Amino acid sequence: MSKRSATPRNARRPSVKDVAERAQVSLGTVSNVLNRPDRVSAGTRERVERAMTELGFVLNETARQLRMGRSNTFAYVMLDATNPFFTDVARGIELAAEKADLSLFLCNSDGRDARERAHLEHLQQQRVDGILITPVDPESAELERITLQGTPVVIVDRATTSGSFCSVTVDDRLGGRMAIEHLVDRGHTRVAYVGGPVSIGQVRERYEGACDAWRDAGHRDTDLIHVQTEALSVEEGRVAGERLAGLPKRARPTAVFCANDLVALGLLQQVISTGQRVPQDLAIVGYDDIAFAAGAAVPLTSVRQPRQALGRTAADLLIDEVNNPDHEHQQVEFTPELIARVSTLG
Amino acid sequence: MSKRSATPRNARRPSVKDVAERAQVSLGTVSNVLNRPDRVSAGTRERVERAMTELGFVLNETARQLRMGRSNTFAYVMLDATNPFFTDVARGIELAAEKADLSLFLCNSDGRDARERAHLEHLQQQRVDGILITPVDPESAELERITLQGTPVVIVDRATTSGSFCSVTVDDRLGGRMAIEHLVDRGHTRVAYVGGPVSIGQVRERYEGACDAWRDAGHRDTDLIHVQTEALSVEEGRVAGERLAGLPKRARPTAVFCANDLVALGLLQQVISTGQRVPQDLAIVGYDDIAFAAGAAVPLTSVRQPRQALGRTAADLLIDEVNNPDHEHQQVEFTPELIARVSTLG
DNA sequence: ATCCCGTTCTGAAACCTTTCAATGCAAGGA
DNA sequence: TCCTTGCATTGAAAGGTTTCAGAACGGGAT
Repeated sequence: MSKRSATPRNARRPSVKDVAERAQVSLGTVSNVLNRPDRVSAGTRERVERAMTELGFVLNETARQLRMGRSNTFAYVMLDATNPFFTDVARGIELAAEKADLSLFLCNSDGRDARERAHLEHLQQQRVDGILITPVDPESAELERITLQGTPVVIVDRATTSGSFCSVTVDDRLGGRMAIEHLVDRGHTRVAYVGGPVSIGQVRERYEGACDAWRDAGHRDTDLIHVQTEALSVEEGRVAGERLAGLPKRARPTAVFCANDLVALGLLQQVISTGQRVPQDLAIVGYDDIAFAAGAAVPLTSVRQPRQALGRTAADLLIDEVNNPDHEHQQVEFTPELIARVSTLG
Repeated sequence: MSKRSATPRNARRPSVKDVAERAQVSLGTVSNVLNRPDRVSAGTRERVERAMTELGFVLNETARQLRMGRSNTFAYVMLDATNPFFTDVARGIELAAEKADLSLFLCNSDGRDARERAHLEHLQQQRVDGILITPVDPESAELERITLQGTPVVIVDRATTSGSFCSVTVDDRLGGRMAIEHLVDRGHTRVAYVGGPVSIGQVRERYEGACDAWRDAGHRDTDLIHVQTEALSVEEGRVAGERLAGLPKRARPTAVFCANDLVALGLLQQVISTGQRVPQDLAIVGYDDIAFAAGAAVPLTSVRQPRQALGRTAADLLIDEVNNPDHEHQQVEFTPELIARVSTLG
């Protein structure tokens, strides 16, 4: 640990006024140099620019926004910044925003309602031009209120019954169906669904799709074991693994469909650590096909979602909503794809 | 795809002035209700608050900032938002910021210089109170300029020779040494270091630490094979694996130390896919100990860094720099820890 | 009745930028 | 010489908030 002196805090920052003074021109001219350089003669422009660098002028964006009423900034409120699925979605948004010359702020609600509310409040006060969000609760009145108050919102990866937003989703019900159909095809007859809490729309939808396929295969709904988790995390996957191991042998499933890859990876670790073989003793299907699924202890079969496209599309919808006066809200739905790997193929 | 009508864009948003008018009080009183409610009589306060909700008043933070000259907002410019190491660091920062009642914006430079510059420029213009950053190039004059112009900067996970910032690092040289010492202890005599580009400080430091340990073990520097990668990603890890496989059998290393876990995981996948056994045919050590390291095809030995503590400490330093008039810059260095798993233990 | 004090409320100034109507100026045409 | 035209520049107003010196008011003490 070494110590040094602190950054200067005293000096007021130079404003356009200071620049104008130094360059011997008026405020308006400085502003013109900044925003319409073509309207300024070469000589004065050069003089003004010199003054700017000499003073170390940094435009005060908050003042500009105040005057202009828009910020050219979007924000994406992520549900869980440590889940690679969402960072990939964020990347899609980022690229679209960059192309449109917009700044993007990422916020992390960390799955907590209170944190999400705080972020939304702050973003609205910051007057961002629009908000993309994967909400904790898509039906929250909060979101509706925000659009009513004039900040457009696009829902990412969540369905919503409200007509106040654009939304971009993947057909989770279909994804759930694909996972179970795959397991049924492989001959499994004792199958579990691992995921929770059911307050998460995805968890419900994937479960329903799973049930659909399960019934279509001639089974009874109630035969599909549902192991609830507290969250969709690696840790919860491990816990679920222990729960399964606790079942009497003949009630134990031969295959498991997990609500996402984090849960599947946790489950996989727990299962392997107890000496069971995957898929011989237990087949596992995950969801999302994050980059680490293919590199897992046993490469994971997973339902892939078009993550970047999801983000890009959401951003494009928001851009349209902001710029296009006769924008109409759209609900875009993508289709998932099953990627079969060793964890079910053996 | 269904369509609906757009969000209202026309209506000007209500300002304190509108609230004042409606509540039959002056501007100042509304401001007092907002900022010093105790100085306002219960009756008027209630009246003003009612007016606010009736009008759907949302405070204009940009105007407030303009007036106050501070924003109560930090930003963290991440080097790679898809690398779990950085999202964990971000989480540490987030928690510290939340505790101090500060908003945090995350930006992703994606390892690109241009994107980083754009973000920094924008943040500075936004007048954030401080910037945390894992820079593409810690020696960049850009960073120095920003502090000179009055925005404090804290460097996260990168060393810097400049005395203008606080910084928080982990002893990478020691980490590199630990990795190689571990491999030497396990009896390996043909070892490779995989990582690049060398323009990344980490890549260099870990390599140097590795060389130190290698020499101490009685080997010649030049015997430590250095396989360069273009980036620290899973994909580049795979490529490196192919390169190694291309070596003549007797020149091939029996153990590899990778500059981070993403590279190690990519390498691991490639190696396994060609039918080699880990660690019998090739032992692998990673770096960072991200959550997915333990759950890899072969659980990965890795050098763990205190990720959240890194972020938390960085945020605390920045908070001190912003609030404490006689703040002094500090360089905090954490110590890494080797976590041995199957990928080297067999 | 007068004075003083504390509480509550007021309104103008300041923060920094953009915009726009108006001004100044030089060159070209009549 | 006088007008016109077009370009370069100016300066005040506006945008929404906070601050602060001071006004208004009510009540208690004298």
